[in-house]
Amino acid sequence: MSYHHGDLRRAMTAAAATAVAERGPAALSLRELARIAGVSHAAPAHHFGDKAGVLTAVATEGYTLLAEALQEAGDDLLAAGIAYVRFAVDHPGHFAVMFDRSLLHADDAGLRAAEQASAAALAGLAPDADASRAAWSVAHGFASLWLSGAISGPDVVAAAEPVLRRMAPTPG
Amino acid sequence: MSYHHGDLRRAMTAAAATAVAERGPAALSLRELARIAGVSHAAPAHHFGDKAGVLTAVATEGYTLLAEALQEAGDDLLAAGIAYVRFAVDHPGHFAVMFDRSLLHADDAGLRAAEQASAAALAGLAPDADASRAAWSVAHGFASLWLSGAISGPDVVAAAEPVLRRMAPTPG
DNA sequence: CTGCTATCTTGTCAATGGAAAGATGAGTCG
DNA sequence: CGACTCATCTTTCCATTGACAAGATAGCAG
Repeated sequence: MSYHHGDLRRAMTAAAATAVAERGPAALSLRELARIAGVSHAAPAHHFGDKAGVLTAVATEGYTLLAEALQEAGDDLLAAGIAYVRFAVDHPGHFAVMFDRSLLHADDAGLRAAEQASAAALAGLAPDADASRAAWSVAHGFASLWLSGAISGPDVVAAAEPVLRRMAPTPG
Repeated sequence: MSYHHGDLRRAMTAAAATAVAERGPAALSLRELARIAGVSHAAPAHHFGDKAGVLTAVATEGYTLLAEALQEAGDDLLAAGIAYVRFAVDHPGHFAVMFDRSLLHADDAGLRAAEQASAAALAGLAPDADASRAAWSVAHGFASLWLSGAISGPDVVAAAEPVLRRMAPTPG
């Protein structure tokens, strides 16, 4: 291990996402992340500024991943909803941080851009604003409740589909 | 101010809910709460054990308040949904903590009881399990997105109603 | 070879959560 | 009244943390 890590930024965001997924954002320790990455406790500050900076990077990555997932799902509202839920379950660390403004630098330029990218991916799927908000709300609510354990079952998608379908009644 | 505060437990949960609402659960400091209450920094430990204990008490109070709000809303699914959203907006500190298991003592007896009380208030409103989950998901999702700033507007209820109605199409 | 700059380290500080041990006072029972 | 008991609160202490300041290192351009 040389003096320079080489890819510290990426390693830190990955480790942070994992740690948040496992023990929540509150238990995240910058020093622990540094230990995992094998660098000194002050190294993260150079790349991220402070703790909120690390989580902002994670959230930004999350919004980008979400936008990609939504685009891959295509124009179908139900498919988009399932993609949304699947993203949340597959990336719980990112998801936990993305919608908690108190943890982030909410005015970060990169974050805002990534937010708008996924917002754009969401818009246009529904006929009007209310329908769009409704679809977003069901998917987001189901994902949140599933992650918190309030709703549980053997398979996420199987549980989510009938719920999402009720909001976006597509044939088939 | 005597040696005994007299109502420390209630004062602490109230102060904690306010602090969480203002700056998020991560920024909550037990010592700050103690200062606000005018007691030593170790006093809270006696009543709540640790930080998670304080937040567990807040969450328990939240579930109780939610159950009451839902019961007052009656049998109408739309009214219940609006009551749910209104609760979240009126008690953001409680709401922020209730569904984040990583902050709580999830196996606390009082918490579980309060959870089930509000779950019971939710059940029975919808014809089947999927409808119930769907209603819960929209209300929860909308409330979360509104609190995070992802959805905004001049009036919460006015914004929530058309969204909730799409899920629970009641006449009138 | 000589700077230049991003990257990382070491040293330090106040604040925090939590544990241990002791002080206080309210109520109970003789 | 007086002693006992117990919940409540304080004082003291420690390891950990986030953040800052100043210095060390290395890759890279000239």
